[in-house]
Amino acid sequence: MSEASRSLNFIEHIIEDDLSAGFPKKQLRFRFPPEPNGYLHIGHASSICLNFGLGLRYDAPVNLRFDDTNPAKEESEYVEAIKRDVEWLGFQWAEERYASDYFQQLYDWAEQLIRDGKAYVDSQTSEEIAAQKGTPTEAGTESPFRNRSVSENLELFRGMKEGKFAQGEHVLRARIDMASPNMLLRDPVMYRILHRAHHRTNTDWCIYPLYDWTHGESDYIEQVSHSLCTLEFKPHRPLYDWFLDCVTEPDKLRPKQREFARRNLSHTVVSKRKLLELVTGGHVSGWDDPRMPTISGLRRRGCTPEAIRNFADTIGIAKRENVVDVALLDFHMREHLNKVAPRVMAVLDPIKLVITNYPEGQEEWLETENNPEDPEAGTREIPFSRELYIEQEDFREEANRKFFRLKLGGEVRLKSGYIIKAERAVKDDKGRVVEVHCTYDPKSRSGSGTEESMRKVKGTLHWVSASHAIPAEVRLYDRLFTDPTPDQHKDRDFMEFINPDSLEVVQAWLEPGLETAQPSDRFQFQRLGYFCVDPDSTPANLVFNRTVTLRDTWAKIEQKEA
RNA sequence: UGGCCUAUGGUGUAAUUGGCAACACUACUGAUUUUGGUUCAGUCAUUCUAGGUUCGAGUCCUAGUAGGCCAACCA
Repeated sequence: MSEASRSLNFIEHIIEDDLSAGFPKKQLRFRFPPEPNGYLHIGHASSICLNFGLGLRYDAPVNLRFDDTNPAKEESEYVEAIKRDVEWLGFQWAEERYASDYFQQLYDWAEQLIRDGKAYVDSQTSEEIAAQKGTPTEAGTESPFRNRSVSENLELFRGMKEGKFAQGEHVLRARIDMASPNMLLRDPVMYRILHRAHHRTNTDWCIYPLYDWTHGESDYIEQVSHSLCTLEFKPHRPLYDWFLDCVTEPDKLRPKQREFARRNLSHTVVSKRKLLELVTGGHVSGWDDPRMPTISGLRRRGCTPEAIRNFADTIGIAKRENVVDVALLDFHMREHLNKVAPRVMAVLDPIKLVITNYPEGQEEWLETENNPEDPEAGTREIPFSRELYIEQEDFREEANRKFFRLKLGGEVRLKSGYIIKAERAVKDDKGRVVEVHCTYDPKSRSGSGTEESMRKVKGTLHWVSASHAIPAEVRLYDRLFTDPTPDQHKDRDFMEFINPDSLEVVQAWLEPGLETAQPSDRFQFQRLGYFCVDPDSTPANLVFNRTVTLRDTWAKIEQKEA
């Protein structure tokens, strides 16, 4: 149990403190509260891992609760997408709940607040109400309707509910303090009239509660012990508590809200508006484009749930501003994929290699390991023949000592095959190398046990047999933005930093066994990176997405020399 | 002329509550390697600043500085 030795984050400290102060462990309960108005992204993943992780740690239930109080924005399509994403991440919620389940209870409580003189119907326009709100440094002014009688308020509020008024004609407001330094306490709106069908309650209601009035009360109804949200809700906490004071009974658990800093990822954006702009502007193919930081995008790219959970775990949770380097996410993808992804050979940018002393028409099947990290993964056979493809960049006519690959007169090992020596570069009219002719040492076959097969040569190349290889479309993805914090520049729009080379599509040659690869299958293309079969893929037209490259020490050496 | 929050290597998070600043990533060295992958070993900090309390301060006190959040009938 390495888990036990892990240091606690500040939320866990709070819970431990509550526990040692006598809070019964059995009453611990958490919730993940998305609004079903968009797709989940990597930032949500952190919150999901936090809440569900706490559930696992304390053996406590975690509800999935949709905060669906705004019928203008929410759709059941998003509910389904969110559920799929949470499940894919590997978490199970105790109960699926909706804030809309509580509309009647919320309404009844609202009438109670009116009777207690804690809420009133305001009949001003939203502009008037906004104008009276004041500013952070100036107190607001009270509404002329603030002192309506209980019976008048009740009658009006019931009228609102019964649909007697047009949208915007009245709102229900909490009666708190128009001079509070906390602007959220300046008589916040609790209900607005919205003549709109709701994805669950349809037209049952034409008044809808707002977030502040709904959230804490929903936590209370569900008896959530610790309601965790992001830092921008910190100023809402006094209101959360004020509303709770209005309804809580002494024998029931009173939820507490605590806030943590949302996680920011470098080289991307996560705001819904900006993500939407990328989609509608055609910069990506959709919400699940593999370059998107959405859960669905990461999934399509080939990222594993384990990688995301480990990532969330290592970045932890705290209260300060942060930008987590996307390199850490890459690390976790590689770390997990290294253990589970079968190795295969694929050539993305081919050049033909002809072994002049290998008999024409001959072929043989070479045994190769599926995953050196996993002995259980076994072996498979791959075809070898006179004409092969290797990567263009693995051959140079001449190169210095640091180039461990194929150069004229130099030797190299073909992975799981033979040692070859480059003899001649065949060029076209323009002087471009179109073929490399080489000779092989027939006694050097990998695993044959001969002295020649044991010889150490510095370089090992991946390859495919030209006549056996199958074609595939391979989509090479890079980060979407060239700047680490594209949306944190004061005078520059984040779109200025979009990476024009974030997608390159190539036609590659794969070892024939990949013919049967199915969407979402993941592989390591040896020496290149991890790749995942795209949902667009068909047996007749294979499509792979590059999830992440392998670490590339050679690229760094080259870069330094340039 | 406001309120609230936050400051620890390049990045993210720790620090047994006042006792040798730790872990991971990145970067850089080197070893191993039939993937320039993996693995292994190593290197990288005046804890925002200035004072103060103390035998001892990342932690406590005072004063600054910097950054973030708050004026939807959004969540």
